[in-house]
Amino acid sequence: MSVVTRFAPSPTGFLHIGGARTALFNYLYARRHGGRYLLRIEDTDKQRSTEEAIAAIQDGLAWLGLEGDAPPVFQSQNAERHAAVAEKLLAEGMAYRCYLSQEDLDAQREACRAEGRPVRIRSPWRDADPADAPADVKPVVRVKMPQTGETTIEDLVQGPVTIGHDQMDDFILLRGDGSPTYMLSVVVDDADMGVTHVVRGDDHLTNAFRQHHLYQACGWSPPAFAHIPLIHGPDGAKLSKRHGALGVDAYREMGYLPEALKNYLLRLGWAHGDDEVISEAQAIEWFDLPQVGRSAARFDFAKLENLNGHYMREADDDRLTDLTVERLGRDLAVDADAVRRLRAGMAGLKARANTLAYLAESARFYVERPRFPLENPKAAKLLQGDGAAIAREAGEALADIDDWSEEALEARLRAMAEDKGLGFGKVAQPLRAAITGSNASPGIFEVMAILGRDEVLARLTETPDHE
RNA sequence: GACCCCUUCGUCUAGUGGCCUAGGACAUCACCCUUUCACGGUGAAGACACGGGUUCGAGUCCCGUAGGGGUCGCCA
Repeated sequence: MSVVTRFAPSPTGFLHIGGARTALFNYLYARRHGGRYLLRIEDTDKQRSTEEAIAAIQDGLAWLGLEGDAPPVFQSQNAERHAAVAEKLLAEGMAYRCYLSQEDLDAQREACRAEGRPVRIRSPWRDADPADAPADVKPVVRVKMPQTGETTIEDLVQGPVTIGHDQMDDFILLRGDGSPTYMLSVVVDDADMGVTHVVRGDDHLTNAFRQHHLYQACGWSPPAFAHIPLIHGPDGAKLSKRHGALGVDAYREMGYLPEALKNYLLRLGWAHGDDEVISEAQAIEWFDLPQVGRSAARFDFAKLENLNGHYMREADDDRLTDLTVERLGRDLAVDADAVRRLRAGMAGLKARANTLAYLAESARFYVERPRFPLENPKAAKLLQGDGAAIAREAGEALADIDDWSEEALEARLRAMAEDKGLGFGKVAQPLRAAITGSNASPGIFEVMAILGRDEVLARLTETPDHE
């Protein structure tokens, strides 16, 4: 039997980081086994589902390269099919109409809590004569769950998990208005889509028991389940808006590369020996569910950033240049010459950047001149005292140089430092501040060579004193 | 509260009874490299939650305790 997995988000917000990891694991598992990875939008809650959320989720998945192998299934479009299954269960006596009122339900739940019993609804309509049904109440349809014994699920990640049937109640299949609930819809859709492995967050673990029974009631064989631990914030609590519970679009905006985010997410809760940097091809070859850890992992931006730096250094210069131009272009005019400088300096730039955001800012001086007085305090300090004067002096010393190459520039500047009895750093640093507006940049000769004689001389000779 | 799950350095983890004097990575600190910042290199500090068993031998198996998480909707 060929493996079929699916990622089934409900479109009530952005694609969050936990969802992205769930999608990744589903994708990897399917690829690993030569199966199919599908996407289903669980939009049965019409109140909370939005078009924007659907678009955000699809954008996020596209960015990560985790789009499904087929066009997404929209769950709401299968409502009739879901209801038909419920009707069939009703006809077969596997389900029943329940006329309990909201007040009855509340009272039962309250009584359960008060007595320290598990909160379970026991409907008298399970065994009552339908003829006694009140005419003015729209009934819900509940499935008949077994009331004695227990069920064990062999979860691929969690291992065997057993729950007594006294812990489960007859959950709702069809609402009072006849619409199917999530519990019914997932089972029917998964069965119809031929899903063989349900890989999802472990907040669904208890649902698995309900769904497992529903499969059996329908006469279908249940899929294998794999409930992966949730991602927690730095404080160990469930990821919320306060932590990194951001949409993947936010990570994209912060300047992370999709391959870095995927590698990071993969290593969160899963490992292959001591390997840290894992290509997608290796991930597909190595990934397996039983090796996924059972405990929640905390999200660590520092490690993500380090990994991102690694991928940045490996990334193609043209790609990085495009990404940089896109960011800088938001508030700067980047002409063709500037793009050429950016491309020429990219190797030196990317070696020092851990995020695209930092890369773009550190590349700014290739597009526009620094604005004086410098805002960067460390850079400003380099131009205090005789710093600015040294920069201007260097401008003069370089004016008549014939060969504007890194080698010639270096020779001339080193000679100048020696003449003045200064360490080279004393000359190079003010120059760096004057030319780039920063105290940190790629090699200063490389920068000067790329910027060109006229531009460098202009920046140097126009450097104002700093207090 | 009930039920289920989890627990190795600050963080992510390796570890499937002897190869563990518990390994790697990020972060931290020191040194080296060096025109800056990064990269890189070397080194330091840093963990088996606790208590009982089982066993010749336990981070690895069992039980308990503590702590953490998840679920208990006509949401998904």
